Amino acid sequence: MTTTKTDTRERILEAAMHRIMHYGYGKTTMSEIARDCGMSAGNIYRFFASKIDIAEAMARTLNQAIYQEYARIARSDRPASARLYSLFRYGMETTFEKLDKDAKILEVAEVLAEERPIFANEELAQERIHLVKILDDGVASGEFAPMNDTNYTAEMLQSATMKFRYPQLFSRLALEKLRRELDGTVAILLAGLKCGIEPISVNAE
Amino acid sequence: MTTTKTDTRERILEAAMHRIMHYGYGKTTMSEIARDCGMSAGNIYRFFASKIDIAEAMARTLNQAIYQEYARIARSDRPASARLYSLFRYGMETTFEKLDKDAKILEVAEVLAEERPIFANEELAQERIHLVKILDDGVASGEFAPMNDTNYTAEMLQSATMKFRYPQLFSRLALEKLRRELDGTVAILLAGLKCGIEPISVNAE
DNA sequence: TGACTGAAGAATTTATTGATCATTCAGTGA
DNA sequence: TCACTGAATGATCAATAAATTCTTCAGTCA
Repeated sequence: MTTTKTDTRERILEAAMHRIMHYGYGKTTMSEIARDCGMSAGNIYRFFASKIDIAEAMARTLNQAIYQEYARIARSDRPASARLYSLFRYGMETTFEKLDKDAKILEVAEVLAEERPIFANEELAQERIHLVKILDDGVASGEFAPMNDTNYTAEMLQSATMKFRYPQLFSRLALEKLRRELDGTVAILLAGLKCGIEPISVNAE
Repeated sequence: MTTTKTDTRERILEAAMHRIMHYGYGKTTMSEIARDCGMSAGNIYRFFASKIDIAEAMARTLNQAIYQEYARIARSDRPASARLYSLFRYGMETTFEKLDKDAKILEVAEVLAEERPIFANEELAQERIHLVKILDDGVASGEFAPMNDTNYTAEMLQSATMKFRYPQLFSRLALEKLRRELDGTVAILLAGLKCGIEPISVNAE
């Protein structure tokens, strides 16, 4: 036999992605996906534990391209600051476009955020790998001031750019305005990285 | 006659706030508020254009105390960086507590965010007044590097601290984690302000 | 005249029911 | 044994009607 278990899983995922992108997550039923694959709905559960797991797998697939581009940016030989900016910029632009082009993907993002809150953390962790590389490079080359823990700094950069990560989920700004704000925000962050961060030491009062 | 139109409006608002804080926005009806004031529901409309306007007035009232504290912090004679941090920290802590203590206020915040998106902008503009004062002071005293437009910079600071503004709306982090992230984020921003921000000049590629 | 009422209409919410759907699993056939 | 089916089940959703609630306004009272 030539079709393996992984093949079948792929076929199901592909059929599901087609349907979900066309009709949306809510309007796509398990038996429809099964019918497209010439199998029964019950059989899907031998490959995916639940419907939301299919959505998660779908998001993972779509993210692959983004992560590859992140890696490309992080590996480039431009200055660390330019790479950092490019990474945030690229992330914002692509997710904005994607969510803007078809509302179906926005729906998947919303369902996932609601039912799989941990998934967003994984995405952040993935992005952070590349941020850390850029920060390490920047420190090594003297472009950034030395810092204790680049992973911690990367986390803070992610906090500060939260607004631009799922643009349509957190605000209703147009892409123009978002670009302006991202530029201004990253400018401050880069300045901070260049001349060295002192920990807060304020008795809040 | 001793009761003026403003008095009546106050009475309505007070009655509404009592009910809303106890039963929530959705479970509070106009006729209940009216009954508490010894008047008919219709009469409320001579003082508030709609139910959501009452919620807005309520939020405005609750914000007064926060704005006063913002002003106090901005006016204090501590270093600008300490004031900046205190302002963000205070804002996060109080809204977190408020939303955490009773879910009724969270409901009001959600309804308002949905039906009066402009209101959030007003809140930001109000906060920005104090941020601008702190930035101006900091530049004047040499603590911060000179900058073109303190109002623009204040906007960018607000973008970067978005995550901490309505903690429960944007994330599900515990106060502990939020504090840690706020501290780290503000540390970078302050470093950037101190040594001067260069505008982004990167062909994104 | 100006503050207010209360009935009426429009809009929204809630309750209820029927249908659909996700998920499970005993059983089939190769 | 293994891939799969299809009926059963409980959960969720859609549709409809009933009830409640928001909002308006002609008219009352002081």
